[in-house]
Amino acid sequence: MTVRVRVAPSPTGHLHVGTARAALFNWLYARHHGGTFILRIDDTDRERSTAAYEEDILDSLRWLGLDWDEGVGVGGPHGDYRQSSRYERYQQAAADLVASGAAYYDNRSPDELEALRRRAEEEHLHPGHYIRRPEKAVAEGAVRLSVPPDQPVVFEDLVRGKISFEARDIDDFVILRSDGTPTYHLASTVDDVDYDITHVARGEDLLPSTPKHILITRALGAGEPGYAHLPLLFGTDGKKLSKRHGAESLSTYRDEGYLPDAVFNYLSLLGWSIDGDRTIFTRDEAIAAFDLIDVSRNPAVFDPDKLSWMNGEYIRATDPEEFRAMARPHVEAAIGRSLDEEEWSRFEEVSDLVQERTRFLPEAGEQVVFLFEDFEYDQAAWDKVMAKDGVPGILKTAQERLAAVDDWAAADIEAVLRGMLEEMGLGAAKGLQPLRVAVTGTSVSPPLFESLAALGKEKTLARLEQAQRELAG
RNA sequence: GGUCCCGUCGUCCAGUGGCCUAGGACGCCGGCCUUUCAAGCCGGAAACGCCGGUUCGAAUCCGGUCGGGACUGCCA
Repeated sequence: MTVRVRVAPSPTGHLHVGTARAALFNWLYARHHGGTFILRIDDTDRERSTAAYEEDILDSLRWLGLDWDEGVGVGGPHGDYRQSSRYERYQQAAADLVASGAAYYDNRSPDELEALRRRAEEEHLHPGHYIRRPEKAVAEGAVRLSVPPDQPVVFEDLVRGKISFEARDIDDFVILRSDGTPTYHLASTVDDVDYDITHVARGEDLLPSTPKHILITRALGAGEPGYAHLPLLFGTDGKKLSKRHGAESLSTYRDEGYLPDAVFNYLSLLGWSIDGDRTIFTRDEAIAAFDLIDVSRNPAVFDPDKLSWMNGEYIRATDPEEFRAMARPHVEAAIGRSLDEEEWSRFEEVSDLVQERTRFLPEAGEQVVFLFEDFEYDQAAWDKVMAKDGVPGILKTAQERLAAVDDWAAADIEAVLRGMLEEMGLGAAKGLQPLRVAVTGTSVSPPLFESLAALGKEKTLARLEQAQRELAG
């Protein structure tokens, strides 16, 4: 039997990192087994579903490199893979279940239902305990599945092992609403059956729903898939991952210049590991090693710091030419306009040094603004460095010496400046920081000599001049 | 309240009865390098929730306890 797995996001928001991680694990499982990875869109919530969100989800999945073999956008033998186009199928399935006696119509009011729940609760029973088929049959209303009494629903979860629910703790849940629309349980299960899904790997939040899905599957006369309930993702405060953690949607990471390979690598480590000591590895290595059985059972905290570190690792490992191409839009964004050819060559001079210092792409832009734009001095840097004795002399001497440099290259600049330091009896830290602040506006920048070389002689001298005026004034 | 799940450094993982005076990674601290910041290198602090039991021997097996989480809807 060939593996068929799926991810089924609802287009009611951006692709959540939790969903992305689930998609990633399904994808790895499919690729490892040479199986089929399917993308289904669970858009039964017509109110909140939008085409824009659906597009964002597809984009995010593609960006992460999770290509799907069947589903929305690529087609396949099962229609358009949107639940919104399968209402008739769900209604038919519900009708079949009623006909076979596995389900029944129920027109009890919310108040009646509520009373039953209260009674169960008072008796310390599961709230759904008394939600059962009424004595008197009706032919309208919602459709509920009739849970077979007295036999526990037992299944073997790939990550958690044997899991068992007593029938008395499962209520006769609604599968088709009185307006004829299917509930999640019905739609999702019918699709999994119809699409021949072999393994359902999804968030642990759906573990309590699984016996319901198994019951529907059996009532439909189908065989159950394997289940794997993945540990949930939390924020650094231990709360459920949300916007507040700055990590909610995958598109955020794309927009902020993270590399898909890094995000892929990081996500794969949330609830899984390739072995005891490798942290950085390729997709192919992950595919070769992945198995749902190895997924961890405990919830994972999403750590933005570790992702940043990993992104830096990937950026440093990027081919320099490729890095320049990736950095360009961010450099241009930092200065708010596009670069001409001459300016671009300035960036190219220091790009290797910038690459080493970049954890995520926008930082690449921030580091080189001084090459292209006039700037305001960073006040803290100015106060700390420029207020010291001797600074005017350093600036003046440096300006004079540099003015005499003919071959404006980093090595020559360094030679001249080092000569100056020696003559003035200054240490490198003390003598060079004022120049850095004068020329870049901040106390943190790429290495000084290379920065001056890339900036150009004329601009360097002008900035030294300006800093002196600033000090004098 | 009920059902189910989970419990190794702050965090993510390794560990499936002896190889564990518990390993790797992020983060943190210190040092080296050094023109700043990074990177790199070296070193350090840091965990088996607790109590019993099984066993010659337990992070690993069992029981209990405590703690956390998910679900509990004609949402998904």
